[in-house]
Amino acid sequence: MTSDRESTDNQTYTISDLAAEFDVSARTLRFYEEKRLLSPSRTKGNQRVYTRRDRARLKLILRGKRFGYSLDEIAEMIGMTDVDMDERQQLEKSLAYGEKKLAEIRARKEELDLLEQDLLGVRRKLVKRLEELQQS
Amino acid sequence: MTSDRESTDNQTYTISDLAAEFDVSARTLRFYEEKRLLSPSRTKGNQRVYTRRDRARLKLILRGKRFGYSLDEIAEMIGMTDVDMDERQQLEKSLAYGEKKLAEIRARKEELDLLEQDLLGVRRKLVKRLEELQQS
DNA sequence: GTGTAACCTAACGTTAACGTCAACGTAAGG
DNA sequence: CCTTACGTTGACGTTAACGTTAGGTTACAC
Repeated sequence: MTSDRESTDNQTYTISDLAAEFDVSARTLRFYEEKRLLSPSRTKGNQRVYTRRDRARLKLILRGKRFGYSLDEIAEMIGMTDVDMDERQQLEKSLAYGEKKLAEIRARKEELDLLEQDLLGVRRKLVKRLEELQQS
Repeated sequence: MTSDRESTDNQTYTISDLAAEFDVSARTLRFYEEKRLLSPSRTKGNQRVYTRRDRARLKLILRGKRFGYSLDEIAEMIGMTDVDMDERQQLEKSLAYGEKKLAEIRARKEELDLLEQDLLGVRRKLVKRLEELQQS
């Protein structure tokens, strides 16, 4: 398996474990930490230790990215934004942001269909042009 | 309406028409032209004239962007890539790229559902935390 | 204990996708 | 004809999201 410890389902990962699994660089993971998107704990020797929870969050971050969200947006969605407001405000802000994003996601589902239609249209034209070339 | 001419469905647009409609800057449209994603014709006085076709393409570009595709990727999808290969090769490359992207889009549809689930999970936790705060 | 592979921070470099001038040409109303 | 809004091409500036050294530390196999 990976570099685990006691197998009682408290699996942990090193930075390169996760980097390899999700095909990103270690630098990327450190960068996400700088931006407060992840906050792994550390070993006595100051090396990062990622839990299953960190891993799940990374998954979410990368998923968000694949849909064009900026890291700042993702930070707000998952409730990891500015520290200079009290927790209640913080939670409410994140909640509101999340609702907004959920609505966006539903809209995007429809847009994906449209994009698919667009591409199918492009394909038809390309195929047609190819057939014309065939005949000459 | 917009700055049209003969209403026989050969509608055209100025650069700021399109910029306003799609809420992008004129600079953005010029940039897309540099990158060969758009190629509007010109007036006698060298000003850009966008047709309905250009408008449709812009729509596609922006749609692609909203899903995290880079401009280079979009260029390949819609068949506007390098000029230094013959048309047949060009078409086939674009076609192949398009197929790939169509497959991706289908995968993304599934991913969107997962992202939605993720966010619903985040929401549950935020709500729970808020309720805990309420009680103290 | 000693190598060496993996880790750390700090800091500067890079690329995509525009923003922002500057300096000038053009379209249309009065 | 003149103004004023809109358009044009450079060319340099900016920001996000990392890449890439450099210079050192930690973990683990031997």
